[in-house]
Amino acid sequence: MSEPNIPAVRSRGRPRSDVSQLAILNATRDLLEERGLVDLTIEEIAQRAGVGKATIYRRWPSKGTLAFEAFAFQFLARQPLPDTGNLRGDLLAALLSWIRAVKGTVTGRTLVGLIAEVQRDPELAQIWAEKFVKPVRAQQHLLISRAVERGEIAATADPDIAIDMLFGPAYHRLLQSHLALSDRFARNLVDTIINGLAAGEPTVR
Amino acid sequence: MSEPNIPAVRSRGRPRSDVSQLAILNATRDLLEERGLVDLTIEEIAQRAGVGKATIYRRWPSKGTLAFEAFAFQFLARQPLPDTGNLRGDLLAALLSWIRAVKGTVTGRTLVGLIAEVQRDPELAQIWAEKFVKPVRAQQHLLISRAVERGEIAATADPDIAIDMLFGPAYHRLLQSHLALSDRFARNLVDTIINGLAAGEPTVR
Amino acid sequence: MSEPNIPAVRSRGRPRSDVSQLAILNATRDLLEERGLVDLTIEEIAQRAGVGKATIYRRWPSKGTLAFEAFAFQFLARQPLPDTGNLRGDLLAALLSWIRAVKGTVTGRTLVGLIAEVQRDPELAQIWAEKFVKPVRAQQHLLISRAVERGEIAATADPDIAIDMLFGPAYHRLLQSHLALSDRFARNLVDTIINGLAAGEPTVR
Amino acid sequence: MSEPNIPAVRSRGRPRSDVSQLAILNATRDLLEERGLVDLTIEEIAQRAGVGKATIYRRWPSKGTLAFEAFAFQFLARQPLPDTGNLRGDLLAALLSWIRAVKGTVTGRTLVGLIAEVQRDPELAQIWAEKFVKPVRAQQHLLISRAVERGEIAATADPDIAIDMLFGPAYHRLLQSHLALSDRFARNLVDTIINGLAAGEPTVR
DNA sequence: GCGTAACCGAGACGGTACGTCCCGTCTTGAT
DNA sequence: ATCAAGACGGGACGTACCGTCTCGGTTACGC
Repeated sequence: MSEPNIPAVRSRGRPRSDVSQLAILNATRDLLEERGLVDLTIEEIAQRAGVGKATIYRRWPSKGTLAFEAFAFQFLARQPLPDTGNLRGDLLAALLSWIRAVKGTVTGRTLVGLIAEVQRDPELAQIWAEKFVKPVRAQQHLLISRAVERGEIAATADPDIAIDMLFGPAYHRLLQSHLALSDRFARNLVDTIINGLAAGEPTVR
Repeated sequence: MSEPNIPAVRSRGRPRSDVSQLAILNATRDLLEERGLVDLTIEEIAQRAGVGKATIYRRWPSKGTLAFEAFAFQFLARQPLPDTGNLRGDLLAALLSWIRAVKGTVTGRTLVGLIAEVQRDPELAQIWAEKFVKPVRAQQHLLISRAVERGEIAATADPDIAIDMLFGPAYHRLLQSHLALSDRFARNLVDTIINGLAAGEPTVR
Repeated sequence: MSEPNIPAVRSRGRPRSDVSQLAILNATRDLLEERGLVDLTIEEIAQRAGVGKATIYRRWPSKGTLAFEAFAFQFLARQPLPDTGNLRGDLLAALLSWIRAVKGTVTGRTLVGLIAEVQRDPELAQIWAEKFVKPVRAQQHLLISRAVERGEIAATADPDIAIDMLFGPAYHRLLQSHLALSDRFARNLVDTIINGLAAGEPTVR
Repeated sequence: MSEPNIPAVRSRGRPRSDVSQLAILNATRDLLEERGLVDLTIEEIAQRAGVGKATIYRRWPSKGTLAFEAFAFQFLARQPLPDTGNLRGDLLAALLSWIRAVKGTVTGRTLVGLIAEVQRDPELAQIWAEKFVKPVRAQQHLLISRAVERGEIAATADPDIAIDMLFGPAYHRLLQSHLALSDRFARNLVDTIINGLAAGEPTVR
């Protein structure tokens, strides 16, 4: 978000301070935990970080984009690409990792808050798409393509549908809170995704 | 939300004005269209409706609950309970109705905004659960139970999983905007829900 | 400045609070003494008065106009209209009162600050002209017209010149600080105003 | 103020750029005209002059001192020492020169602004006393002492009072704007200074 | 038909955070 | 050592809304 991969042309003037950058991100991380995204204020972050407000605004256009950067690393780090050798195991492992990361955690509340914030902050929406959705999705595609290679899924199946069927219901429960994100839910969901709802041939069940 | 079904004891004092009630809801509806839920302010609604702010606060505890009331009727009215005689048809009809109601519409943008708002407004969260999730979900349960009666779904199947598999991916795409809510998506999703991902033949289940 | 002489039409809505009004003026008076006009901030006045900033801005367009109101009363109260029976006595008494009020006092420093502020604040400039210059000047005119009636000054003399010759040099020394506002200066000035610079005898003109 | 008359020891390192010096003064002069002293900011001067802010602070301690330097030359150049051969002519010429320089001019507005600024900027106050009040006053003293030599004024008269009686009223009108700085005012003032207010018996003057 | 209680529009209230502006200083690489 | 550039910590600005309170006035019931 803020670090270009290539040092670029080394712009003129005093360079931005890494110390401030870090202090801001740490203060944000702490306050996110203490107050949640909703009650986060730029003013308090600045004060906590010992930094002028302008220094924050110089780097992040909104509190959403700042919170995202403080959130993204620790979330993404907890989403390993599982490799259990079969589709069911992979999907279940991925889903359970996600549930572990978000259920009843600060990370989870922040994730929900950020999804809410994405709806109102176009700058954040762009970063969200680029730095969150895209990499996460790329990883999820691997799960599906490996299953296709193993012949567990027909090559004609739409991988996007498959991914959305796994995480869509999970996000749905996280956001609507209508039902629990239990392990039972995870197993049940994965099985139904693979086998479908349709009552099997031995209809006599 | 605000009017009790039973007139109750008919309290003393000047009764609340229906004219104001309507003016507020109309102003809210208009401003929702002009600005979106995010930039909606009670102050502007009051001004537009020619009403004191207190008159609004007397009836709704927050802008979310007010916006919900302005939103709920027109959304729910567009979600008929389909009855096509088979599971696939019912699911597809329900999903397509939902997509028609939300894709590229003010209603859709308001729905997204309300889901965001639910995360930060406890009063709204309660109303949301009671007046939106519960009735909608009850209707969706009918779809599944009818399919069970018809023998299209095993009686042991979890209807909540089934419903979440249908609408979870749809809400996911609405909120994350990563992929389009196309008719093709709807058909593909319904088929996969019913038949599962698993490759072709009645694999060794 | 803020109180209309006639209660007018009694405008609608909650009336402005006299308690707040007074608290603001008192806080301003205190801070004027502690910090001086230059380092006066609306923010601190609001905090000291236990009042929102908007409540101040609703009443006074700038810190200058507010400071003026806090200053004017106590200054004007100290500028009595002297009546010693002769021009010399009257002018001297008026000048000495002025010097007593401003020399080495908070009032004096505030007066200087306000004259400075008048140069940069058009709203204040208007109030200054109306509520300060005009009444003070009207009083000073009386001094001169009484002397004319007594035959001490020719009826053709310009009273404005006379007043400016008395207070102009005084303000000049207050603002430029080049020389002291001593009693000796006052006596000397008054004498020279009355008798002129021209050397003694009806010189050979 | 900034250039020492003697080059001194020719200090080490890169010498200060004359080009920058001039660019800063020119930018200041222009912005003084465009915005007035009040709304002058160091930031904008630096940008306009194509110069770093530090380069300005290295030379002038405040915007007042900088503005003074941009102002002083063109003001002082317009204040010649008149020599008409008599007191009345000299005083009138000096006063009219002053009025010409300040009435309705950028120089006048800057003069007023600087007097205001002097009240809040101690560094400027010192420079103001040394580089403005002192030389101007020395020149004005000449006017009076020549009149004393000519016998037009008693040797015992206080020359400072005389000077203040001439310019005090003028500055007063410039700062308070209560009456015009007309030629009529100038003549009337000078006459009254010389002859006094008192209705003389030898009315035959 | 009078009192009283709850409502009404208007708008001021104390408060909080906003995002901007400018201050005067500091830190770069380049003269 | 100074230059242009521009980031730094700081602090006040004036604004926007929040949700509450206080006016004078309006209904409509219960006495």
